[in-house]
Amino acid sequence: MKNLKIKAARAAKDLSQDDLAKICGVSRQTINAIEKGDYNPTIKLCRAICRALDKSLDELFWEEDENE
Amino acid sequence: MKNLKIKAARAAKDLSQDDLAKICGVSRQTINAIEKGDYNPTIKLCRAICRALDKSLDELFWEEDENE
DNA sequence: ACATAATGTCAACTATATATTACATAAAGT
DNA sequence: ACTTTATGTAATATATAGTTGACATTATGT
Repeated sequence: MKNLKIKAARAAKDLSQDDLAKICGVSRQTINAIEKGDYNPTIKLCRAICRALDKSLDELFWEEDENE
Repeated sequence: MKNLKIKAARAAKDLSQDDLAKICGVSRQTINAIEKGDYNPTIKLCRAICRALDKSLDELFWEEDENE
């Protein structure tokens, strides 16, 4: 499922996918894939994204239903 | 760095590493390695651990300082 | 002392997160 | 219309998360 929470938080900081990628030290494609929702980042990268966007893990990465 | 928070939450539920591993659908060695602290699980596994232990991502997996 | 359960750890394997390069399209500015 | 920036999406390659099997050690129980 798409992660719109990241997209929104990124928009709130006026950062492009590429900006966020550079701050987190990963490639733009990785950020794109995470927002697109078809994968499963490591906790370390999740923390980096949270720090960059001033959000908590629960705010950006919790999901009530693990499937679909 | 060691993750004592998981160890404590697991103890509070009286679960062995093996019990937790089975609930989360991973191997005992994976749980052991995460508690030992020398690696970087995926967010999906983190959520599974949180559900099993009734804790939030922030409670079990946030870290103030990413290094050491 | 013995048995059993829980943990630590290693080696070899498989699955998948992430990188790199590249190209196509969409949005926004001029 | 043109240019630039942002995004979507492949293909191939590499690093590392997670598995499996095995053995040693440390509790805990009797």
